Formats: sequence, structure tokens, C-alpha cells
Amino acid sequence: MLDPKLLRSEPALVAANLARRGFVLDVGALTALEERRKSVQVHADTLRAERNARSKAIGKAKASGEDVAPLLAEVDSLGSQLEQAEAALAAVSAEVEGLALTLPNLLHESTPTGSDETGNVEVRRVGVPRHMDFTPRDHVALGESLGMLDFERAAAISGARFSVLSGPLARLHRALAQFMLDLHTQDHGYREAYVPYMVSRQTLTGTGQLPKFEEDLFRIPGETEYFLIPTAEVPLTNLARDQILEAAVLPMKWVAHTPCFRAEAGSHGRDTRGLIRQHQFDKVELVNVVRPEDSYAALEAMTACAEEVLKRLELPYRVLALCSGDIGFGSTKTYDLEVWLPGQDKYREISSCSNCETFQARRMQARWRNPQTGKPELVHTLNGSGVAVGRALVAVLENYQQADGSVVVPDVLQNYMGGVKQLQPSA
RNA sequence: GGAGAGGUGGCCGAGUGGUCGAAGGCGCUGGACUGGAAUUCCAGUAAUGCCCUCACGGGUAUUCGAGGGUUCGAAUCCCUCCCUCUCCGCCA
Repeated sequence: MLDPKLLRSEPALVAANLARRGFVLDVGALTALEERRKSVQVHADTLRAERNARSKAIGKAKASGEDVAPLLAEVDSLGSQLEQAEAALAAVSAEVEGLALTLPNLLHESTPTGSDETGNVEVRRVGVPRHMDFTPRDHVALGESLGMLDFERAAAISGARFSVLSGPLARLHRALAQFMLDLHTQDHGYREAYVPYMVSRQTLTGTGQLPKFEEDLFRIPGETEYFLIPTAEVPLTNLARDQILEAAVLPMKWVAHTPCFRAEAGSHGRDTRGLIRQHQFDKVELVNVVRPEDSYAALEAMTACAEEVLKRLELPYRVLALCSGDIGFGSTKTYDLEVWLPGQDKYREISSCSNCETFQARRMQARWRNPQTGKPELVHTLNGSGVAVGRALVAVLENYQQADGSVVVPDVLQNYMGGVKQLQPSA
């Protein structure tokens, strides 16, 4: 959510910023709505003040034993007037709120302008794709020929966009997650968390997935409404919800390994093959809750933490600064990490690190006590994948494949594989 | 699932229809005392909207788990829901 004060005082400025996203903010309509809200609220407040004053007088009169009947008569018509005014206020407030929740975040000045992913700017490229003197296969061919990856059984169990991993491949998947968790907790100062995978509507509103992107989520019917988390960003960031944090506890650096569930609405026909786009996938997620002045340094640091995963796995990748047309709803600035996939002969997204500044904090009422002012102020929140486990598995399979269809286990994972150094068919 | 008890400020906790944004305590901040500190004493100490003000600040409204209701007036009474705790049952 944007700062309502800024929205009121500088609507043109806000509109100009959002226009870089291709988002059209109707300043005239917004201003008119705001004017209406203001007058309705002042009216209701005035009536309420009147009523309060008179009620107080009645109380005093009663206490001193006077006859309160004439006072009661005076206040007679106030009730219905106030009721009407409050109903009007509730209606206009709901309208304002509804609008506010659907506005995307302002962009940081360093976010490049562009209309779609072709406008993203490559910041750096790390590692060189390995030369293969054979035609590289994609992870589906590799996994299936190893006999460890089964989309047919998954389809029978659940339908499209699910997978079954088995044997050493399932273990490799687990090894990747363990490796990432250990890296971030031991070397990067993150605190591990185990969090709910089912969350409330309010929680998803806090991080910005709702109300606008409900069709991307899985909702569980039942007496209590739950949604499956689309990312651990949701529960981790909401750890700060409705809190006034002491300055000393900042920055909070959380890491969690969770499954993620996405309906992938609107992506029919995209990445239908393989593990790239599934309804269920695992991810190791990083979340920072920081003082406002630290958030851009934190974004660089968090991106470096995600990159370290790929460096240690010796996977070639590049870093993109997402442009205004491709960046997420709640983010002011985002770096995507794209890993090299020989099977697709291109770089594919494996991590996304974003600074949300106060956008989520305002929705969640996540604050800290600023020692300078002594007042509660909104924190900045950041999130980043560190990294997507399923896609990391894809990258390992494709980059470490051998001519004979076997796959070498990266050095840093061998301890997690009980000494297994290579995935062989029929293992 | 059954029975009971609760949810009040940063924290603990009093408050069963009016002068209650809310006693008291803790914590925190400032001041006095001290060579410095502890102790002690004094004072201050919620958020948010709107209006006025260049500003300092002031006014007003809302907020006592959430939402409805009763009433001139609700932290307080009624209804629904959520959450926490205790005991029992069940269970991983």
C-alpha cells in the first residue's frame, strides 16, 4: 500500500511513477473520491462530537439529580442523522481502501524503464557454460532415462504440473535444500524458521498477493478459510505483522525451506514440459525486515546470498535488474537471478530478490521504534529466493550431465548425498 | 470433541452503563540528588484519521480481540465469530 498522505498530496507524482509500470492512475477520480471522503468524514465527526457533548451533559445532569427529559428531547434527532453519516463514511472508506489495495508500489529511481521482460537490464554474468562435446539433453529426458523422474505417475495422482522424484534424485532435491539452509544459517547470518503452509486471507493481503491475485492461489474450502502459501515470503514477512519491533532486533533475517503452491492461472501452455513451472515446488526463501535506511544495502546483500548458492554449485548465471514493466506488484526494485540451462540453451529465472520498502509493512502494520524519534515507524521488508529448489535441481541435472546420461553430483552436495558422486541409471 | 476461565496501553494489571484514553505497577525518557553510578524523588510516556497553524502546538473523532446490536451515552449489557489458557477425551 502506498502512503495515503503522499497519494493525497502528490497524486500527479504518484501517477507519473506508476505510469512507468504501464499502470494508469486516474488522478481526477482519485482526487474527487478523496474530497468526498474528507467532507463525509468531517460531517460524521462533527455529528459525533455533538452527540458526545450532549451525552456527557446528560450524565452530569443525572449525577446532580436534575431532570434530564428536556436534554433527552434535544438529542432526539441526532441519532438517525449520525447513523446516516456513518453509513456514508463506511461506504466511501471502503471505496478508498479498495482502491488503495490495488495500487502497485512506487518504483525506485534505479529500476529501469521498459514494457516487458525484454527491457530488463543485465547487471552481471558469472561463470561460463561448460562446453559439452555432445548434444545436451534437458532435465526431463535426463531424469526419465535415469528412472528417477516420473510425470506420468504424478499426473495419475494429481494431474498436470506435478512430479514424482525417486531414489537418488529425490535425495538430490533434499540435498539442495539442506545445502542452501546450511549456507544461509551458517555463513550468512540467517535464522531458520519453520512456518505454516496454510495462511489466512489477512496474511496474504499483508504481503500483497490479495486482493488482486487471488486466481494465482490455491484456496482450501472449509469452515475456516485457508490458502496454501505461494511462497514462504508470505508467512515469514508476516512474522512482523502488528508488531512494534525494538531497534535492536533489526535487521531480522529469516530463512525457511517450504513447499510453494501456485495455481499458475494464465500460464496455460507455458513451460508445460518438466519441472520449471509446477503447482507445487520447494523453495528456500530469504526475508529481511530492516530499518528503512538499510534496505537498499540489504537488497544487494540478499542478492549476493542467493548468488552464493549458485557460485558454490558452480552453476553459470546472470543477474538482471527487472524493468518497470516486468517487476512485481509490491516491489520498488528487483534483481532476478537466471541460471544457465543447457537443455534449453538459455538462462532461466531461479531467484528473485525484491525490496518492498514500506509497501508490505503498511499493509501489515509492521513497525519499529525509531530511537531518533521515539515513535513507531514502518519497517522496510525484502524477500528473495535463495533459491528455488526445483529449478536448482533442473540446473544441476542439465549442467552436470555426462555424455552417457549420468549426472555428476556437485562437490558441495556430496556430503549431503552420503558420498554418492554420480547419478546412474537403475540406481 | 466435552467442561470451565480469559482477551484492556511497549509489558503486567484494575475497571460491570456517564466526568474513562482508561487506576496502579513495570519498562522507557527527561530532570533533581552524586565525583560517577546505584538507590531515592519529581515529571513525562499509545496509535491513527480529519480540521486549524509557516512552525511549536492545539482542537476533534476513532481505537479496551473482531464484527453486529441495545442505549441519549458501552471497556462495561446482549448476539455472532476469532484467539489464548486449564481440566477431560482423542491423537502424531
